[in-house]
Amino acid sequence: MPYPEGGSFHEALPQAMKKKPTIHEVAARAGVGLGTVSRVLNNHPAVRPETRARVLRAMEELGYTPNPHARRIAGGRSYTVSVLLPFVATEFYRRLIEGIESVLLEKRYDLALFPILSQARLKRYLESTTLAFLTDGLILASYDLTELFGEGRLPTERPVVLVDARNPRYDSVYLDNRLGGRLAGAYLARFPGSIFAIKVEEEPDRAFRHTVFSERMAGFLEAIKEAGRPFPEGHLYVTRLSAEGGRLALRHFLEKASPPLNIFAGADQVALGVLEEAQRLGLTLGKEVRVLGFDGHPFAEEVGLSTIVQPVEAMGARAAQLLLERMQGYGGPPREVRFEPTLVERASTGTPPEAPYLP
Amino acid sequence: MPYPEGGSFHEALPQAMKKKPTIHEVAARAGVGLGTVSRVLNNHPAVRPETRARVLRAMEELGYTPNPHARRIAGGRSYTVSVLLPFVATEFYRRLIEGIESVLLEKRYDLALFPILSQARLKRYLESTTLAFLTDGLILASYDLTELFGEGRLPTERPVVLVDARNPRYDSVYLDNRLGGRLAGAYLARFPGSIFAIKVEEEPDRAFRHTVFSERMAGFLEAIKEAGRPFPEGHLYVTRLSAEGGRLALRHFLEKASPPLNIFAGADQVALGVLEEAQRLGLTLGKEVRVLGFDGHPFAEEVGLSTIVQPVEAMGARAAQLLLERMQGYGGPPREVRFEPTLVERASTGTPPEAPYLP
DNA sequence: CTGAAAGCGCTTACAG
DNA sequence: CTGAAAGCGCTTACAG
Repeated sequence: MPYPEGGSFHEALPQAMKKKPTIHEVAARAGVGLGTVSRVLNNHPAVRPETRARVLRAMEELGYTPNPHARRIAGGRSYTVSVLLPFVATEFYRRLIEGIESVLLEKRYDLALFPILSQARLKRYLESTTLAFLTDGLILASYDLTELFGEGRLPTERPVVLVDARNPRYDSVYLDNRLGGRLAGAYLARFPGSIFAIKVEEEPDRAFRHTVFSERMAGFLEAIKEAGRPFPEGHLYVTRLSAEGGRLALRHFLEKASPPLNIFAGADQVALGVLEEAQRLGLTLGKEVRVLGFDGHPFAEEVGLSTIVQPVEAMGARAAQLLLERMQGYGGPPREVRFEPTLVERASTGTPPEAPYLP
Repeated sequence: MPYPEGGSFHEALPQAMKKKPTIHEVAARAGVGLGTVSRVLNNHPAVRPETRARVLRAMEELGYTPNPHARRIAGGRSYTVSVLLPFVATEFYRRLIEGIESVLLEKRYDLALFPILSQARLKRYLESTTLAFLTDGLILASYDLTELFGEGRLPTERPVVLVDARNPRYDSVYLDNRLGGRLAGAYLARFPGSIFAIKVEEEPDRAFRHTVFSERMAGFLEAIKEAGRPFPEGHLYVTRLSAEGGRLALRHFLEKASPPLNIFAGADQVALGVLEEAQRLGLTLGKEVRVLGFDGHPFAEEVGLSTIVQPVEAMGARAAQLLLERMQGYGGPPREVRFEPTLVERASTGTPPEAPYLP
């Protein structure tokens, strides 16, 4: 008796043995045809509100939940989107995913994350057998991987959106990191004292490189130069993305110059290290040592870190929107959505002098 | 003309417009029935080698690749396995995934990773609509999440295997961390000098806690005690999983005692910090400062770090095997597979004295 | 607005 | 060993 029928027996079966209800059961219970159930499932307008309600109730009572595989097979849509992202568990990606998820869930789309552990894995992901490929659309975070493939196109016919990366062939959503760097430079240049900067290292692998840190630094140096402030080569410190890098940098800087020091850290996590080390050394923040971070990490507010905020959630949400539009058939040319960072001033820098500092 | 027919025109279409070949095309090209193609796809023995070869060739020529959604729908199997793992990108997980993948790929199974960003996400994962749930089996890494759900069972009927965690209801593969700690303790107790230990903090959230670090430390303290060596409370330092923790710990320890120091670090990453800081301070490794790590991180060999090695890849592979067996219908009681760590001696500890050290 | 039918790409007994 | 048919859970024109 592979398919137990009959209410009471069925009810008596342990949860684990119950067959998942299908559209058939729902139709029967609601007293409608299969097509109608499918229509309410797909928000088709041509369903009487009353009928819709009846079907919805039946689904509720049965605990019905649609089978994405069947939907994919029948209708070409699985209602799930893949997000390919680097295998690094930072707050940035957590926030990005939240942003993406917020709009996807609203449209009843599901998302599957695919951390890119290695190039080999990535290539497999993009083989058509793989689930990542068989979802309805792809969001690529941070890596512009197109150059890994022939013709500079990803081997998929489904819509693709890049976030935190750019490529002329695809829709992309990115932060103007250079502008962020400029904001940082212009701001710190208003204070008296020496100016320093900490740059975060980037991955050596070409295809996997994202250039955000270089862009931030480029903008920063531009602004410093425009402000007419000196920036000797030794005032740049390069480190991995870690608080420790910030600590070491501060000690290094203190050998080069005496307070006040104005430090731009290319990432909040690094800025945090500067902050901590300054406190340990008994240096007054916002006075002897001024630190400005980049990212708008949640902890920045807690510790009073001035920082260049990037609207990560908004970027994620926008990327999801672009993708949704493509999945709904939009066929226009690739769109580039540029986000602008903003400076948030807190105790770690204090307030700049009324009169701009002129060297 | 939604479905272009006719060889030459078809060939001329750009890659992107080609319809993916299906089992029908393969059957036609190989001159066999659909069933036969399906049989070779599923390694069914009842296919003449000659026929099989013909079908295989047709698939090759057509670039055919099976549609997992259809397979799932028709046969109840999608040939993909979900791995649920913490959202932390450490070498441990990288290696674990490699181990799992190695045996899965061999059986032509695919795997999809689901990083657990939050409890909310996890619950969604386990709702039946979600892809994670609809794969053929689940591997849960590090978290024993069963207590999140009623009756202590995950809300899935598919087989589940835990790795790096244990639960009596499911197959599990784990390392004997306590034994590892004991090995470390017994080993360091053979050296003269003070004994110190660095423990890695664990997540506060109950359901998401894994207790490996506590177990390591418990075993270590046991062995130290059995060896009759003193271990004052102040000799334990607790820190996050980072090299910096190791640096700070060493400085802290040096205030407590003079060299030689024998230090057990609960994780290689932390041990690395100790190592670096010792070098920075000009202390001779393996003599003034002896460091023993835990994990068998790839860099341990490079830097000459003695460590307790855990066979992560093997653990992953074993977990995949257990899961495969379940998916193939094995219905026996839950199995616990225990792995034993081993000590690898390198320069960071030097060689212990011939005669055991007796306090 | 709604039902019945055909079809998505595969698997699985069922006959030969 | 192999083909033809039924079926998996859904969607989508097609008629009404």
